[in-house]
Amino acid sequence: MAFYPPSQAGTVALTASPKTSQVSVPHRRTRRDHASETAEDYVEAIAQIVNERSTCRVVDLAGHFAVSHVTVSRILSRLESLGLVETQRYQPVKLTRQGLKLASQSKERHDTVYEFLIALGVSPKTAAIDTEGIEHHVSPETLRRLRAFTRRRGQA
Amino acid sequence: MAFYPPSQAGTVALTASPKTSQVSVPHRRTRRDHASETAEDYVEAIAQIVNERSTCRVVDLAGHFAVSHVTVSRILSRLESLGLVETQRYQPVKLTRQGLKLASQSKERHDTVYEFLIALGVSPKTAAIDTEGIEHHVSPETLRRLRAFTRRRGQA
DNA sequence: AACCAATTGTAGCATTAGCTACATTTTAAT
DNA sequence: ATTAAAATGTAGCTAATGCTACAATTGGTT
Repeated sequence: MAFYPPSQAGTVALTASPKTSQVSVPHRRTRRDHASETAEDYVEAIAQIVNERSTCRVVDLAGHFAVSHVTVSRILSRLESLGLVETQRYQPVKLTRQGLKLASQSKERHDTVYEFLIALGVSPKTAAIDTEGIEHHVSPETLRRLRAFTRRRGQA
Repeated sequence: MAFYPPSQAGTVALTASPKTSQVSVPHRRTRRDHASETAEDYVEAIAQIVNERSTCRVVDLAGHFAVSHVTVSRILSRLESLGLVETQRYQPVKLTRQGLKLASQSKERHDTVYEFLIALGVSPKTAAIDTEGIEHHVSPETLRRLRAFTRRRGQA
C-alpha cells in the first residue's frame, strides 16, 4: 500500500508532524498516505476548476468531491499550512507555486494512467473512475511501463 | 477514487453504520472506502499468515502491517463486528466463512493485478508494492482487460 | 509451583475526514 | 440603500487509525 508522491524534486511534507515526537519516528503510515492523496486530489481539482471557470471556490470543490463545504474548508486549512494553497476568508482559493507544481505533476501522472487504461481497451467512463483510485499507487517504474505500452498501442 | 469490493455476491457492509442516521444516507465516502480496504487487507493477510504458520496472532498482523498491536486489535474488533473474523481474548485470530470468502476473492484480484504488472515488465519487487495500493481500485471491467493482457503475453 | 517473557488488552491521546446546525460575510437584485 | 440568497466560517459531534504507557493473561522454564 505504498503511496507515491508524483515526483521527487521539491518534495513537501504533506502531513502535520506529531505534536510531541521525541525521535521523529516514521509514524503514521497509512494515515499519512491518505492525507497526501487528499492533498494531491485537491490541488489537481483546484487547477482543473480554475482552468474551466477561472476561479475556484470552496463550493466548487465541495461539488467536485461530493462533500460538504465544511470538509473542504478544513482540508484547505491543512493545505494552506503545507504551503500548497492560499486562502482569504470568503474569497476564491489560489494555488501557491508549490501547489501549482504538485498539481501539474499529479495531472501528468493522472493522464498517463488514464491513457493507458484507454489504450488497454477500458471504456472512458470506467477508465476515469479507476484512474482516480489507481494514480496515487503507481511507482515511477510502473509508470514508465504504462507509457511504453500506450506508445506502442498508439502506433499499432 | 472509487473502491471496488472484490465481488458482488454475498457482499458485506464493511463499515459501521452511523449512530444516528434518519434516512440511511450514503454518507462517508472516502472514509468508508478506506475502512473497506483495511478490512480486505486484513482478511487477506490473516489467510496468508494462517497458510504459512498455521495460526495467526495479533503480533503477526502487527508485524505484517508494521503497526502497533493496539491498532491491530482495535481493527480486529471492527472486523469481528462485521462478521469477518472470530476472536477470543489472548487467542489466535480465525476467519469466519464470510472472512474466508472475502479473503479468497481479494487474493484472486490481488494476484491478477500482480501478474499483470509482471507481464508488463515491472520488477517483482515494485510489482508487489504497487499491487498493494492498486488492487482495491480496479473495476471488474479493467480487471478483465488486465487478465486478457496477461494471457496474451503469457502465450507470446 | 513460581516466575518471566511474550502476547494481548485497556486507557487515553492525536490526526484526518465526514456530518449538521448555526453564525457571518459577500454579492447580486430590487 | 436594503434585503435576500449564496458562500464561508465556527462549534461540536462521529468514525477510523495511528501512538505510548500500563495492566492482565498465557505459556514455557526452572
